[in-house]
Amino acid sequence: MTESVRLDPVDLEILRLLQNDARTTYRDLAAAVGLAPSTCLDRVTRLRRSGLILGHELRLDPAKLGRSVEALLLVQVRPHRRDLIDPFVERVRALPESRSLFHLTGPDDYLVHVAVTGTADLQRLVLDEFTSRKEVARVETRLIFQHWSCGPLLPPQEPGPGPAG
Amino acid sequence: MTESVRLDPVDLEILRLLQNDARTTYRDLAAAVGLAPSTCLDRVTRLRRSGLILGHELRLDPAKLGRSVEALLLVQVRPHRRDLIDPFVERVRALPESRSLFHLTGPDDYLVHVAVTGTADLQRLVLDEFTSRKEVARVETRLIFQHWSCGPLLPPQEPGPGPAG
DNA sequence: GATGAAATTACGCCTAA
DNA sequence: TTAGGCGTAATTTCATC
Repeated sequence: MTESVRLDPVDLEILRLLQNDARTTYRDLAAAVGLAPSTCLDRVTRLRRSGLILGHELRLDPAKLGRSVEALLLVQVRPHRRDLIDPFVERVRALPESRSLFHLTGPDDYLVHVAVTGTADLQRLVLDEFTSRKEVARVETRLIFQHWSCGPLLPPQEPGPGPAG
Repeated sequence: MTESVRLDPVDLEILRLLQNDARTTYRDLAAAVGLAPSTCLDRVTRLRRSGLILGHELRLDPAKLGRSVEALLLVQVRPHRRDLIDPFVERVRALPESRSLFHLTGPDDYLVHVAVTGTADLQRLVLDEFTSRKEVARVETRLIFQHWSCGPLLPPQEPGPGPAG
């Protein structure tokens, strides 16, 4: 399940292109990597079957949906036991404001990325959905000024395994 | 640019379906919402032109790429001036370990989501790419136990605008 | 690679408000 | 008059051989 997938330079280039635009056609992939479209399809199908490609997702602009304020909530859930945290996780995931949820080490147990209509809506969310719960010991709210995605995710740079076999 | 887009119930259902699987065909969308495939194409094209749909992205499993440890880094950049933070942002975005970057309010200026091969790699990243920089005043590292995506992003529930015009 | 099947896309017409 | 929906046909993409 956590096994690494073997990838050659062509696979890496395909992954790079698809991370840049997941709708790149096999025809365009083929032109870029110098193979036939059908071969590119085979490659992508293999990457999909291997579990490396988990799926395709739509990237939306929350502001265009009327959710122009985004924030991160750092949440302590105490006591930190399964019978409390499992329902907490499911409740948070089901909130229409939630975008993403992390379970973390450190003083804060969870980090929740939320998108709301404004600061009043954020206050309501924090008070009514978090601090009002008795298992929520503390919430720290941080507004998001800006959010960037980063370059494509690729395997770590091999430092060169050396010539000996 | 930050204007909200007008959406009817059919648009919302299409957005919901596409967020569930961005590769849903127009034929399947059409069957689900009770319209013709060409009409669904028109709808999606409109959503795309409006800027609400920003793009399609590939969701990968970092562990399958050999990056089986993920962490969040809370970073203070001081002094917090454009001539220091702009290059910082670009450098962080270009790191092969970076997945996502936030500029925040609060005691920590930035939050960086990274994927590394292991804890040794994480230590190297923190020491060589962050704390070694003189503009980086502090880094706090939190391991990610688990990461969930949440339900589809939709407009806020209208509380009902009332019957009066 | 090639080929049939399927999906995508653009366009013109039609209906209803 | 205009916005939205439909159907069709040309093109492109998919999946199997």
